[in-house]
Amino acid sequence: MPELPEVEVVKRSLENHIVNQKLKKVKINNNKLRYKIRIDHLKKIIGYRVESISRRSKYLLFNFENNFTMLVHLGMTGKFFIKENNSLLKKTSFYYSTNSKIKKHDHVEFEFKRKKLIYNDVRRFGFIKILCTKKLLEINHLNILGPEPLSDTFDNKYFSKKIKNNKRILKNLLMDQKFISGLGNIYVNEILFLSRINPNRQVMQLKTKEIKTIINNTKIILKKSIKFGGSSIKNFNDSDGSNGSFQQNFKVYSRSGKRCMRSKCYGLVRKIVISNRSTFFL
DNA sequence: AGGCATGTTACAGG
DNA sequence: ACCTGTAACATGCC
Repeated sequence: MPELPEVEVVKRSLENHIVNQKLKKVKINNNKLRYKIRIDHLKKIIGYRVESISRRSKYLLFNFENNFTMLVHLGMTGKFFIKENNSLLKKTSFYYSTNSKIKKHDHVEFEFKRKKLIYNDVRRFGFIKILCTKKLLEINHLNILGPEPLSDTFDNKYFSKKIKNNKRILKNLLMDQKFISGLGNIYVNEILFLSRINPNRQVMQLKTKEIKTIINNTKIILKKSIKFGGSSIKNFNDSDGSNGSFQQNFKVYSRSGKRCMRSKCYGLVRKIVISNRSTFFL
């Protein structure tokens, strides 16, 4: 599920459940993720409270009171579930549910006083690492990231400076986490369609007005998606959690061959491949 | 059966 | 050093 809006939604929903809660125990059912979870590192956070949860790009950071942080990337299919100990089941977002059955790809269970946090990951591209909070930003995953698209740093000045003498095409630039962090294939497609700019455009040749349009639309789409609870594109039939619904707002992603959704436009959406990723436009 | 999938990373080659 | 395409990772869906 996870591009920036989805990760932000997960972050907000998990905050309600586990901030200020003490982690009592961790059970690893299956340690085969992108990286193996280091048990010796895990021990550093057991017995301590989660002080806050933050997000950087598509990464989740669980900051513990003793200055250790659990860094999580959801990969393609990582999800969190909350299992309540009592019978009060709260409906929340689709990224976790209160369904209590242990499922096939439940890799890790974090036990808190009243609830369990379960990490489930079908394709195992996600990972969990424990790090010193102070050294966090220096590590390889985070130190290469470009600015947050919703921050003021991502502005016309930054964009213009970066594309000087740059021979790349627009879609690849926006997909590059070093340039701007948190966008993925779905949102880049949507942003460019809304902006009416061809993904194959050479970035060097973008006009100032077009750059402004891209930046504005990036912020608009990400904010709107967060408001809608993110996008859930493979139906996630997990009964009691509600789904994100931004996928109903997709204007171009996965619509190849279908009618353009702009009013008075009768063209058909085309699909091409750019750097191994499906790209939709017309 | 084969193609495709929201992500990241390593590698080879230009 | 930078960039690109390709493949790899693992599983499930159509």
